[in-house]
Amino acid sequence: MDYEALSELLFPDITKTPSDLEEKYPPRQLKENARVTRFAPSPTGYLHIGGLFGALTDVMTAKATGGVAYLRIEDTDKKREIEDGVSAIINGFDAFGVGFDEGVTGFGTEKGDYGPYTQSKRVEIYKTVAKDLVKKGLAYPCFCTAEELTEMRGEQEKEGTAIWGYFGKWAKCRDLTFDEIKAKIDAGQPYVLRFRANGREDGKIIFDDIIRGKIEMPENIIDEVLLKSDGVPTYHFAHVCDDHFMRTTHVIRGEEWISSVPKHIALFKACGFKVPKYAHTPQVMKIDEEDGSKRKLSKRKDPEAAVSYFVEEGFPKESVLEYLLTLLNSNFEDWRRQNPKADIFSFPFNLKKMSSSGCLFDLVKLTDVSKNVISVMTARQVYGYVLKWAEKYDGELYSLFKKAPEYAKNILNIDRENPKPRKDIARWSQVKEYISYFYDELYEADFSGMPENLSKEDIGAVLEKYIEIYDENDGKDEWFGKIKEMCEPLGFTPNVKEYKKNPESYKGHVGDVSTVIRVAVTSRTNTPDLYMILKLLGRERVISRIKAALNGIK
RNA sequence: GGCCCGGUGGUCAAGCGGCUAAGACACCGCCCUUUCACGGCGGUAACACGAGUUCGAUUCUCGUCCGGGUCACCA
Repeated sequence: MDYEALSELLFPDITKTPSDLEEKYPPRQLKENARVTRFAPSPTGYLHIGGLFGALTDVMTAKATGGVAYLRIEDTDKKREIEDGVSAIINGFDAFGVGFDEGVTGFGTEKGDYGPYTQSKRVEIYKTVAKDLVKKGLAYPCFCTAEELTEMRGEQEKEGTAIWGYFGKWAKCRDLTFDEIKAKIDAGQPYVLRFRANGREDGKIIFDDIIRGKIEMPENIIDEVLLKSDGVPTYHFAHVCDDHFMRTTHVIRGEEWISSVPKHIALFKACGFKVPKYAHTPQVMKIDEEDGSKRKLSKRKDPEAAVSYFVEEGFPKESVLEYLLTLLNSNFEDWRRQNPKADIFSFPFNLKKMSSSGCLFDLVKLTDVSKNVISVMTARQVYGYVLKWAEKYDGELYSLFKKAPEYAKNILNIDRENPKPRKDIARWSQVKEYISYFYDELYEADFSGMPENLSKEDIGAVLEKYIEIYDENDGKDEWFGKIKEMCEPLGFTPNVKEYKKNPESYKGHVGDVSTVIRVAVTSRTNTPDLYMILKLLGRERVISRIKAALNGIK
């Protein structure tokens, strides 16, 4: 067989050679251990949490080694592609502040010297490599139809062969003569280009996965499709060409790819390319509500898998990133305690410390992480975030916050910006409920939380007395001192311990008095510092709410 | 079914032949306290199972079981 002639017959328009590409995409000039990673999604839907997880692994790896992380779009399957796929991915990353050093930056835009970074724009590159492979006798056209392939699989199943696929005696087109090929092509028969696998059927291949260690697999004997009949490459072939010419050093991808590594290594070798290092990451799982089993998060079944869920719920991006990092490297939390203010991207991330088993996405833990993240923000920062979130997701809250910024900031500042800040808020969507009693527009009077051990008369007496002594200019100690003073005349004790000793001697203790005032003013039994709340509400509203409560309990 | 990956408390996980088997979240209790939170202290709770190697296995080997993945002109 004259492979040279075959390559010309198949690719008459390709004039470049792989060495031209080597020249165009030279090895990167990076320091010794710098790693080049990539995140390579296909635009088939929204970005989900597993994608963020993977991308974060890529950029953390690059950052930690002074390398490069780039974003490549794998749009070789037109059938599955959705219209705004690329934007969905880019916007998703933007929302979380995950940035790449190079690659696709938006719909039709990109940066970097190793592009194009969109596979559909790299067809000439694939064909150049493919032509070379044909020339070397390592690839051949296959004219089998979908029906023939289905039939082949059927027969293999019947025969019970250990391996399924296009190989050995099943590979009908493997040894077609030049004339046969030419005749079919002249007749306009569609074909794919297949790899001429050279693995031994009982051969083994061992490769070193950074996360999992040595993995032994059977050698690849399948004549995998390289170029589909429309001339577009399959994932496998695109992976090899792109990661070589984009000079990726570390291919980090989901564990579902482990089983095709032998195929990829065989292809790298056939092309004469250096095989990159592989790191197969565990998958993010969840418990299935229906049968209680652990399974991979699915785009279709799990709305919380979409990254947009976290945006809509108002989880700060830092929270999600921090949580993901605790999953990625379990020493992250220790590091965070050591470096409470450090930028997340300065964490010395280590691929080798990644766990190899799939982990469950834990919303409860995320909530805790998020409360901590938010607790150390200033009131100004919180205000800014809430405003931005509310602008899109809660018009009412937005206008309230927008109208009186100082008031809002003061509310958010209660028990904040001190060494032991409150940790009430985990997501912005909770804020409205949290602060509702500060706004008449949101406030709904409800005095059902009044202490059950007190009669209406007792409650009334406390409130009436409080109106009398209330002075909005009191300092905190003064204010609380007055509350204590009003206890005894009304039959309460200012001393809680004393009350616990002799509960029969009193109607209640200061706590009950405070609770009455608290419920009257906020309609809640639990709130942050009451003094600050009264202060912020202002005399007029305090008095009118207490009067309303007085009426309400009758 | 073949091949591959994984299996330490409810969750995330340290551990790399000898430990009372860390820590975080969750849960429970106590303390602090005008409520709630915060904080502090303490507690419940784990090496899937069976062989083997070894003086000694969570750790190494094999088998079983259980999860997961993969076997496309999808990625």
